[in-house]
Amino acid sequence: MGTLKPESEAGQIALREERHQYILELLGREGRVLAADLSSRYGVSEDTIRRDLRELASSGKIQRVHGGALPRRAEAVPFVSRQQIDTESKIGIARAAAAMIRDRQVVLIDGGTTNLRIASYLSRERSATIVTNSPPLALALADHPKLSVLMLGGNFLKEARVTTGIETIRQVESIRADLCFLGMCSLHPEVGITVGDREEAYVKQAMIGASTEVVGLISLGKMGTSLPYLVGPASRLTRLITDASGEDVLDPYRSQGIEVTST
Amino acid sequence: MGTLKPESEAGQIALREERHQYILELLGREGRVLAADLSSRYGVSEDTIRRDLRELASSGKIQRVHGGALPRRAEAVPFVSRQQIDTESKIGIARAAAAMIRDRQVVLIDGGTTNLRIASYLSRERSATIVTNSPPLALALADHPKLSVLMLGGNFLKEARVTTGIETIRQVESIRADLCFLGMCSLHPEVGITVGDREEAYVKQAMIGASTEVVGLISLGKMGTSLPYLVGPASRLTRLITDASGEDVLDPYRSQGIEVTST
DNA sequence: TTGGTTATACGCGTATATACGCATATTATC
DNA sequence: GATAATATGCGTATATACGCGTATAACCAA
Repeated sequence: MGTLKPESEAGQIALREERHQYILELLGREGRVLAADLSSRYGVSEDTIRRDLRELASSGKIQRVHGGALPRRAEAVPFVSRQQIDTESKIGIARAAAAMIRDRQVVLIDGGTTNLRIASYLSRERSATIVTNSPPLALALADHPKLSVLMLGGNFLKEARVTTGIETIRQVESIRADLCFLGMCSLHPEVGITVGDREEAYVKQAMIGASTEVVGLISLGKMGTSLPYLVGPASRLTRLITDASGEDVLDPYRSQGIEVTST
Repeated sequence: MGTLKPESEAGQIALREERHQYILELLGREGRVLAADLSSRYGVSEDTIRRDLRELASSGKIQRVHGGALPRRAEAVPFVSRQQIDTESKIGIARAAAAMIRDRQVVLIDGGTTNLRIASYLSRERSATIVTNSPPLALALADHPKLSVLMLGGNFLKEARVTTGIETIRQVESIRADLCFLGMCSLHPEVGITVGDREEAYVKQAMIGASTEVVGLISLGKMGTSLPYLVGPASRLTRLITDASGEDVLDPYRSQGIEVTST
C-alpha cells in the first residue's frame, strides 16, 4: 500500500480483484459509481480507484466517464437481459411445467425467468390458484380469466424481482399447495439447491415445506453449479424438468428418487 | 466545479454522461424537454443543461430548439405518448406528487396509472421506503437504487393490477406511513371517495388509516363522479393534486380543509 | 414596430478529476 | 529470508466540468 496508511475506516478492501468485483456489483445495482465515493467506501485512494476503473474500462466491462463510471450499455437492466438468455431451451421447460398444472390445484410459483415463462404456456381454460412471490409473474397471469392469483407480500428484492422476508414466509406457511415450481439458481447433486441471496433461500425453504410436490425447472447451464446459500439437498425436489440429457448428468438425481423429465 | 456549490437538493446527477442518457430517455418518454425543467430536475445550472443539449444536438441525437429540445425525428414519439390518454396532465400531477416525497419517509402508494407514473418522476437519489399493493409499481421502482420497496401481499385483482383482501389490509395495518398516495377512481365533494370494487374500498380505508398525510391524485375527468363503493368522505384527504383549475371546481374541496395543488 | 422578458452564448475563475512519475509497501517466488 | 514483481499512495502538473456575470439573441405581446 502507500507510503503510510494511518488508518482506513472500516471498509478497507485490500485486493484489487475484490474491488473490481465490488465495483461491478455496485454499478449493476446503482447504475453508476463515483470515483470519490468508491474511494471513501473502500478505504483506498482515489488514484487506486481510477486505476481500477481504467482497467475495467479497457477490458470493456464499464464505461468510464469523468467522475466515475457507468454501465457499458445504457441501463444495464439485469432482469430484462437475463430474460432473453436461454430462451430456446427455456420454452420447452416452461411448456412441460405448465402442462403439469391441473384444474383446482393450488400452485406455488417462485420467481425467476424460467418460471415466468410458465404463464405464457398455461392454458386459458385452466382454473387454478396460483400463489407467487413474483410481481412479474402475477402481472403475466393478469389476463388468464380463470386463474385466481395470490401475491405474496414482503420485501421486494430488486435484482431478483421477488418478495422475500418474514412476511413472505409467514404467508407461505399459511398455505398448503399441491405443486411448487421452485426457481433454480443452481443445482448440484451433492451440494444441493443453492442461491445467491440469504433471504431468498429462506423463502424457498418455506415453499418446499408448504407443497406436496416440488418441481425444479433448470437449464443445463445451471446444473452442477453452486452458490453461497443453501436451500436444501437436491432430494427435496420431487421432480426435475430440464433440457439437459445424458445419463451421466441426470442419473445422480434419479438415484436420489427424483423424477426427471428431459425435454 | 463552480465557484460555489450552494447546495443541490437530492436529485443531483453528478455525471455528465449520465445526464445525457437521462435526457434522451426523458425525451423519448415525453416528446420534448425544457432546459429550465431539466435544470431543476437534475440539480445543475441551466447553463450546464444547455451545454448538454448542445452536445447532444451536435452529435445528432436531438433537435435543439429554443427553451429545450425535441426528438430528432418529429414522428418519433407522438404515437407512443398519445396512446396513453391524458398523459400530458398526468405527468404534471405525478411530478408534483413525486416532489412531495422526502428522504427517510415511509410512503404508501396505491395502485392506478397515475400513481404508477410517480415512479418515473422520483429522483434516483431519494432514499425512502415505498409500500405498495401494486406489482407494476414495485417493478417500476426496481431500478431506483436507494428505495426500499415493500410489496403488500394479497389477492391479485387482475383488472386493477393491485392486491386486495384481508392479507393486504393486515399488512397495511401494521404500518405507520408518513404519506399515502391514494389511487382515485372518482371523487365527489359531497359523496366522497368511491371505487368500483368492494375489496379495493376496504384496502383504501386501511391505507387512509395508516398514514399521517393522505394525498389524492386526480385528473379533471374523474372529479365530480361517483362509483358504487364508498371509501370515505372527501375530507379524509389532506391534500389533492389535480390538473383541474377554477374556483368552482376546487373550492368545495378547499372548504373541507383539503390543501389543493393545481398543476 | 417597440419594449420587455426569457433564453442563449461566451469568457472567466475555480473546484475537481485525471495522468504521471516515483517512493514505499505488499505479495509472490525461490 | 532474500529478491523480484506488483500494487498503492502521494506530489505535481494538466485537463475537465461547472457556475456565474454579462452581453447578445430570440420570443412575445401590445
